[in-house]
Amino acid sequence: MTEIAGEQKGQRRHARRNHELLVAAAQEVFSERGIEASLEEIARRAGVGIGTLYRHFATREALVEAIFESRIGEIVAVTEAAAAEPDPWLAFVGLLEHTVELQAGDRVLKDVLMRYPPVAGRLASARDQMRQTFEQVIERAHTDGGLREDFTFADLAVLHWSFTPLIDATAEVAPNAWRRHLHVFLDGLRVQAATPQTEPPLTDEQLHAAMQALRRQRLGHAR
Amino acid sequence: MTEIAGEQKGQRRHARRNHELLVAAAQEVFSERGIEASLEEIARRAGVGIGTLYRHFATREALVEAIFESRIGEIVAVTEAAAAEPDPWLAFVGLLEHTVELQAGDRVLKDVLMRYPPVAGRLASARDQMRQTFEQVIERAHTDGGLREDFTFADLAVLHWSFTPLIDATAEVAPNAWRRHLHVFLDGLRVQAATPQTEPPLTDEQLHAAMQALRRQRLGHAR
DNA sequence: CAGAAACCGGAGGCTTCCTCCGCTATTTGG
DNA sequence: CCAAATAGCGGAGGAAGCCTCCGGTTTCTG
Repeated sequence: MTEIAGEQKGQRRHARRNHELLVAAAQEVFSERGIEASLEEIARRAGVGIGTLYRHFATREALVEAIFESRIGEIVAVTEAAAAEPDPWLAFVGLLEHTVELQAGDRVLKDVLMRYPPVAGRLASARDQMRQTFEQVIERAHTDGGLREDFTFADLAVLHWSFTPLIDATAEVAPNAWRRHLHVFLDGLRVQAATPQTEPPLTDEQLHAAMQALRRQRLGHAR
Repeated sequence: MTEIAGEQKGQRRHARRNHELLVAAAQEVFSERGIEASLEEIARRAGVGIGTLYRHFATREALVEAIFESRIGEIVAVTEAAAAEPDPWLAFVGLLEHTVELQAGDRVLKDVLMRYPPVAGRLASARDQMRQTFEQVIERAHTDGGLREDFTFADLAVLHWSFTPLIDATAEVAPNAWRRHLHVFLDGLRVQAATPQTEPPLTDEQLHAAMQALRRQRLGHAR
């Protein structure tokens, strides 16, 4: 709602404003109706025509990306805060808890994160930063925190995915149910508990492909 | 495709046939296009009009239920076979492995199971039978198999849900990735690994509500 | 102030959902 | 064996959403 100093030249001020109105409306409507809400309703809510929405965001994904972009700061902040914990194991646990908390506490953020494994170019730096944080925490927990050795970054991603249905199912009834699930998983992640794995972790390529498959699947499957 | 002795009186033979054609077509189309496939295509594939489909199955859910019904035998068979293993821990592990295998190996079955927590009346006996099997296996694993004490039937349901995104994401790339996830979880399920839980398991009511929420969410959210 | 560039908005073609109702096919009673 | 009755069929059509296209408007620029 606040005015922004025109960073863009030309007559784009009004367009910028519409862009923001649309992201705000999308955030609102997605939060009420879920990520599959009607784009026409978003346009309506933003007070612009459907054509305008489509010029600003060619696809629903682009809109999701914009929301992601508008909120990436929060996510990065949470991960860095967790990483600041001095005890390696507690840092690891805290990182998981806080990131899942983020997912569990905000429907839009959950859907956005689920659907937007940021592969894009512009947001690559934020993504890389997050990945680095994650990997540092894992590394520390490996060498000095009692985390089982075979746990990798890819496992972390997979773990995050696994909470989605649980969160969806219990959001209204037992909003902390995911903590129980996480607790058991964490018990399995300690070196003392580890038994030899046969299935290897996902490679980076596999992880990437899996993310794309997820994104394809969650809505918009066959276009 | 085979003829069936008319169990129903009246002129319903043709209708019965259409019913079966529709279930078969639905199975086929769902398997190709996913559970959200167009109902019109199913009708087309079955060689009937869309009106006929809707008379036989008032909603997409009804169709899913019919598929579930047509395949419940397999599921029960798998669970009972796993339960037959004499070693309590191995029975428990086997039960999990085989049921998740079932989900991972068949797209339709996965979607149907995910979306159809059988609350219905007609299928109640099959469901109860399965639940009994599950609970027996858990019970045995508790007393004599080294399963952590705080693990309940509801946890098992939750665990099953958690695999869905993982399976969806990796089906094409690393179809056994779920085994790795399960392995870690199992490591966390042994008494030796268990640390005190704070979050209680879902009660039966909560579980029931969670199932309903899941079903509502996965497609068809706001009607 | 006029021309041009940027931007807006919604009509319209397409798809899918689901309902409604006139029509056909199968039974059954006479 | 015929005809009325009844079960069942199928698709037209309204509603809603997706996305494209293009005439009209706004804001700049010279």
